[in-house]
Amino acid sequence: MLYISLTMIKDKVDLFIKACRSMGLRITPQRVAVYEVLLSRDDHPTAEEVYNEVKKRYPFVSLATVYRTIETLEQLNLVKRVAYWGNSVRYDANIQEHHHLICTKCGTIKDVSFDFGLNLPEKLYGYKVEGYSVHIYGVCPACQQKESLRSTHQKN
Amino acid sequence: MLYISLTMIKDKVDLFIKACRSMGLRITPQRVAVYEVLLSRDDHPTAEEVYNEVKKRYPFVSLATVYRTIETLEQLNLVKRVAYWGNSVRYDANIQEHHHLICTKCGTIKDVSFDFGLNLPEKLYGYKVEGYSVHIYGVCPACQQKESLRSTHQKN
DNA sequence: GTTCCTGCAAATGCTTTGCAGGCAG
DNA sequence: CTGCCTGCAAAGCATTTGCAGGAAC
Repeated sequence: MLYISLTMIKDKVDLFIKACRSMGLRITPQRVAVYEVLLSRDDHPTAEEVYNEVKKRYPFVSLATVYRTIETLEQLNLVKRVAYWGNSVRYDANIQEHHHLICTKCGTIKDVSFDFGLNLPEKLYGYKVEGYSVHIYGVCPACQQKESLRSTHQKN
Repeated sequence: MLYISLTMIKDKVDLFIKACRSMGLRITPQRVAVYEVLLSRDDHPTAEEVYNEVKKRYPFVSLATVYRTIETLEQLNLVKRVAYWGNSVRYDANIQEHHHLICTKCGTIKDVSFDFGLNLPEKLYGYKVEGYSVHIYGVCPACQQKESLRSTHQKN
């Protein structure tokens, strides 16, 4: 499921291309494909997941290129690393400040764009504050349903 | 710096020992030492950092034991894996609801016990809300110093 | 044509696992 | 004593890096 329209993806890709030009970076099909995959998903894929998606269009792409492209995108501030629980780093092309709704049963993460209006100081315990993200823990609709079924049937 | 008193650490270790007994787990000096190190720190050490600390008292301890002990502590719900930023998983023996100050350069995580007083609805996008944690991103004092040094010397 | 980027493969770093001996109970 | 736990070493993954050829400009 796309969380932004194809037109918006195209616009963002155009901005990426402009950013590359202005930085003297080359615009390669692999770079565009990696960014498009990241833009088209709101489920915070791992590098490997992006790789599998890109491979559908460019079967000879290498995982190393995906990692290198993501690093470039991070430096251009077009992609952010998402703090996460698990073994792999996850990435997010949604650059606007937003928050995460995490299911404590199945681990699914959903974006929340609500503004909590937190007033953070510029400095906190000596840290130079850059931004924040609220992680809300809860049970997703699917898991709630599973729970109620389970209690009805006395299973597990 | 200790964020809880020695008495509190002792109490928590006693609870851990009781939990081990009730589960049929053996109480070994290594296990106690790993838990004590985790209790005594609020900076969410990596397994390696715990290992280095434990090694001061038990020079022959192995990193594998530290990993296995942390896994045991997680299963006993005495230690939590925290959302991480860098390359290693970080652990936390503070089980109460609290927030995190994360360095985007080196991944260090500091506890913030400040109450942000967010009023979350009971339901959000169909999720049954249970709690939240604020992740504040920034640059820690050590990394700020490194950054200013680098710009002074025009390196990289 | 020049330089940067890519694919491949090897290296690195973090974490897990198999095994034989040792210690807690 | 018995069997779980430990230390060691090797294996298993995720990610990074070196290098030679190829593509972008």
